[in-house]
Order: sequence, then C-alpha cells, then structure tokens
Amino acid sequence: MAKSRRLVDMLMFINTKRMFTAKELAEEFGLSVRTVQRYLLDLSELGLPLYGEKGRSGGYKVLKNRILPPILFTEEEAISIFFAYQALQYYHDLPFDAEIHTALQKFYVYLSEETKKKVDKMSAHIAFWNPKRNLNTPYLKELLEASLAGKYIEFLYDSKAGQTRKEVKPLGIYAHNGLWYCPAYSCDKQKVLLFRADRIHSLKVLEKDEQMSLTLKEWLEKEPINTQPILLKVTLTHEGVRQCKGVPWLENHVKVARDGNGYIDTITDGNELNYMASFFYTLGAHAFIEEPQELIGKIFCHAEETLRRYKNEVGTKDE
Amino acid sequence: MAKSRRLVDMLMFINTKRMFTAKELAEEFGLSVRTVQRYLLDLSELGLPLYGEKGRSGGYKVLKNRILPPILFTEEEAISIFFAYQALQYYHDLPFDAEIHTALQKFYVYLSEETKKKVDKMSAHIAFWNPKRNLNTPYLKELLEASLAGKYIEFLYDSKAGQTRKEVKPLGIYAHNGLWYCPAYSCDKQKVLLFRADRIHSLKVLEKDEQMSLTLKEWLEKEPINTQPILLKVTLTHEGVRQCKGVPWLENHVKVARDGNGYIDTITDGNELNYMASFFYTLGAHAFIEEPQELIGKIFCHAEETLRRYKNEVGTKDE
DNA sequence: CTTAATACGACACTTTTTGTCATATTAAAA
DNA sequence: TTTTAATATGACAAAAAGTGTCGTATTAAG
Repeated sequence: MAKSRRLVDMLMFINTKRMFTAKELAEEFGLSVRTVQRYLLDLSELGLPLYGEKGRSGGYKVLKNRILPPILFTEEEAISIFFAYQALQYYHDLPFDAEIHTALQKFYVYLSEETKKKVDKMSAHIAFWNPKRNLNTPYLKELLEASLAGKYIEFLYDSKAGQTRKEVKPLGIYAHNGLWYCPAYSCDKQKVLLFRADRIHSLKVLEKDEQMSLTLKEWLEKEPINTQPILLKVTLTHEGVRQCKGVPWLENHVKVARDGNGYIDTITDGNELNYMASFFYTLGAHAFIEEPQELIGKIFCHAEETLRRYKNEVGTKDE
Repeated sequence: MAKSRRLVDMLMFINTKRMFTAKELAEEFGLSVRTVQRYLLDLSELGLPLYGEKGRSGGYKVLKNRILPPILFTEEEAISIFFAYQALQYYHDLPFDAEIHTALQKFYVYLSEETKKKVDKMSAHIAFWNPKRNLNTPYLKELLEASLAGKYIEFLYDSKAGQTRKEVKPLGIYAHNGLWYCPAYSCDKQKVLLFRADRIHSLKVLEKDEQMSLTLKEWLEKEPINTQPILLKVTLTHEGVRQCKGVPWLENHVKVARDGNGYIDTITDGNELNYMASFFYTLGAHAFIEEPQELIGKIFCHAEETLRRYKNEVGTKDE
C-alpha cells in the first residue's frame, strides 16, 4: 500500500518536470537509483508514456500530456459525464473532440453491463435542440487555446468582399444557433471584430502574446454598451401576449391587463430594429407598435417595397 | 503491485454483487478469509462505502453506487470534460447536476496549477448561447431515468386549464431554447403528449413498466410525418445567398451561380409558411420568391395589411 | 577515453503481505 | 437455550514482495 502511494507521489512529481534523471528522483524520495528505475518501469506498465534516453546528457521524458493520478469515480458520475456529452452532440465540430472521446472510452470500458446499456440508450432519450449544421469548423481548439494564452493569430477569412488576411487576438469562442463565433481584437482597426469560426482558414498562431485585457465574457457583458437604447411601446392582443412571452428578450417586459390583452413599454437595443421588425411583422395584427417611429417606418417601407415587388405575381394569378 | 491489481479485481467483482461474504471472496480469489477482510479494509479506506453485517445471515454490502476502478486520465482529457460542462452552464436545472460537480471536483484537485488556471479561465472564454431561464425544473433526472427504464410515472401538470393529474410513460427529455420538454405516452389518450418539464409537479414513479416501444429519438424523427411538402423556389442576390447559407433549414439547398447570385429549388414543410414568410420578409430585396404562390400571397397580404395599419402613423409624422 | 546517463540481472536484506490460530461479538436458526 | 455462521480484531510465523548494493552492458556527449 505504501508503494502505491509513493508511485502516485512520483507520478505527480514527474508531471511537474519536462525532463528528469533517475538520480534526481532517488534523492527527492530517499530511494536508491535502482528502485527508482523499478518504479518507473511500474509506472510505464500502468500506462505512463515514459521514454528514457541513454548517454551523458540523457534522462527520462514523459511523452504525451500530463497524466493525472488514478481517480475513483462512481458510476453515477460517469453517467453524468456521458450526459454532459449529449449536449455537444449537435455540434458538427468541437474543440477537444478527440480527448472527450478517449475520456468517455476510458469510463465506458469499466462500466457494468447494466450501466453500459443505460449509457447506450441515453442518446436516444435526450436531445438538446439545436439546428444540425454541416459546416466544418476545424480551428475551434486553436481559437480557444489562443484566447486562453492571450496569443495573436493570423488567418484567412471569407468575408463579403472575398478572402482577406486578418491578424487578431481572439477573446474566446461561443456557439449560437449551431454556429461557432469568435470575437477577436484587431490591432489595425483598434477594435473587436466578430468572426464566424467556420469562415476561418489557414490559421497560424503567432508568437506575439499579451496578457488578456478582455475576455469573451467581459465582451459579451460589455456589448450592450454598443446598444443604442430606444423606447419600445407595443400593444398586444391576447395571442400577442402569448407569443411575446415565448421569446426571452421580451418575456420579462410584457404587462398583461385583466382582459388578457397586453402592453410592452421598455428600453431595447436600437441595433436590433431589423430583427424586431421581422418579429413584429410575424405577429401581424396581434401587435401594434406605438414607438419607436423608426421601427414603424422600417416595417412600413418594407411593406411598401414588398407590395411593389410582388404586385405582378399576385396580379397575374388572380386574373 | 500484485496486491493493487488484486484489489482492483476484487472491487470489480464486488461491484457485480449486491451482497457477499468474506468466504465467497476467499474462494473466488484463492485467499484466506483473514486476508480478504484485510483487503476489504483497504478498499473502504480507499473510499468504497462498505458495510458489514454480523450474525448468521450477515455479510458485506456496498452502500452508495458502484465505484469504478481507478482510471488514469490525461490533463487534456480532464480539460475536455470541463469544456463539455460549459455547454450545460446555461441551463438552470440539469439531471445529474450533483454528480457532474463531484466528478469535476475530483478532476480539479489533481490538475497542475497551470491547468487549474486554464480551466478557471475557460468559462470566461467560451459561451454556448442559450437564453438564460429561471424556471425550476426539479424532476429532470426522474423523467430521464423513468424513460430509460421504460417506467410509467404519475404527476400533476400545470396546463392552461389548471392543474391536472397525468399518468404517462416518458419517452425522454429534450432542451429547446433553454426550456426542458418531455414527450410522454398517455395510456388513456393512446398517444404521445408533449409536456414542459418545468410545469411538472409531485412526480411519482409507478411500478408499472414496459419495454420501450418508442424512444425520444424515434419520436423526434417520426414527427415530420406531419409535414406537408411544398415546392420552394427563390432567386437570391449575392447577399441573399450569404444569409440563406446561415440558416440550417436552407444551407444545403442554396445553389450558387458563377456571378455570386443564387437560387433555391427544394421541397419544404408547408406548415412553416408563416416562419418562411417572416424570414424572406427580412431578406427584402435580396430574395425573390417564385413559388409557392401561397407564400407570396401570405407576404403580400401581410404587407397590405401592415400598410393599412400603420398608414396614419407614418402620415402624421411626415406632415 | 572519461563521464554520466539508461538498462537490467543477481543476491542478500528488509518490509509487507499472508495464513493460521485464537478470541470476541452478533443475530438467525435449530 | 444452544448452535451456527457470519463480522471483527489481534498475534505471530511463514511467504512474498520490495529494496539496496553490487556488477555489467550500452549509449552519447564532452
């Protein structure tokens, strides 16, 4: 039992070193060099990828990544990890996809038959509703790692105007509606730009790094600074109330009268006018916008233009 | 070393049994009873919650859940698990929430300082955009477990008409837009009903169980039987192409000409006409619908009506 | 060609593990 | 009430495993 403990201690010690010699460990742990060699043999049999180099400036190296000491999990905990993985199933690409799979594999082999069945079944009984996407997003891990390390990157980006070269410092990544986005700070333009991760090609991590000034979270929280507060006033029918309560950006702002009709009187983001126009258009007669005038104007102009564009289509059919 | 291995073997053997005696194990492993007792002592020191009962029909029991043998993970794998957990951060309630936390805790304590920092940072650099909800959904785990076991459940449901008692067999759970839903088969009504999990109260698992006839997955796949296929033909400008490629239900159906303009010619669901109308309305001049006539009609009528409704509003301002 | 490292075998010595026996305690069955 | 079969624990000798000290081979840098 004492040996197992010392093996774990040694594993931990090794993890902190890039390279080490048997003599070093012998002194550290008060053991003979021979015993240390035997310990290292045991560790590699346990799965630690050790590589020894002979010769004067030789020593041992741990290949691969650091390995954690053996951990005891309960089956319930393993199940919970499989559950968490379900949430990721709907993304075509993920950072750390390979690692998640090897980790799940390690859990899976030790599960009891009964629990294996349960885990197998699970994917058929849980869904996280997200649009399935088929776009390849190969650089997710690199984007995330660069943002964690505060490193600059360089890549080609498919934008409206064709492919352009960008040099930026990513703040992080986020998933929205099945797509991955990456806000990144551009030195040239001195501001944060938002990129769609699937449109990023030929990424290269640059040496230039800088301690993080802004994280994704801060940026997401700050963003509302870019908002242009405008007053939104809408009257709603009974059905309009129901619909507005179903969207997160409005659910807390709908006031309902005793007769079931409703009213919205709140401040929202002026940058979202186009989205709002489309949303209230869908509601049709169930919502009547009182303010802002700009939103009414948008809807009105759009309606006029739409009429003009489809006039002939509808006309010919009717005749 | 031989001992550690035998300890693990014994752990595995114990896991398959509900109850056992020291003598049984002694015979199974070719050890003396005394040694088995000492092994069991070691195992409980390692964290296995063993409970021994004296007396004639006594024996050992493992309390709690099964424990997996010690597993060696790499740090990268641990990071990937923390990443997966990020995807769940936006749900107010989760099944297995407690277990996920204890599992992450076990990983966390063994991470190197460097990796701990990385993991701490991660939550600030990744987001899975989902509306934050504040509704309590306490029965998620029970719903999931019942669906896996094919068991019937009984609960009170807050529906439009007030609280009603339901007796159903859940097919599974799914998350959509930050809310949890549970489709479940009702024996009374002989069909699958869809429940919002946050509206379920006082759940009780019934003894009655039945091997699964339908899983959530099958149900979700079957649902489109309700679709009404219609032909959709749209011409797109360059920008229209870009926008349509950004929505999942169209991204695979956009054909792009050499000049950058595009064309859609596909079959979609007639039940979604209202949504489509709203979507193509937003695109404005970047999309021109050729078919179906019904969609054009919808957009046209809506535009006419919108004009009528807001005419005065815009007029008064202009004067 | 010396030095400092891995690699590994042999053997005596030390520590740990194991089996045996003894004893106490408990609870069900006879 | 006594017997029986289980846990629980201690003592001690025997067996096994682990350890240190050699020795020898091999390798590569200085």
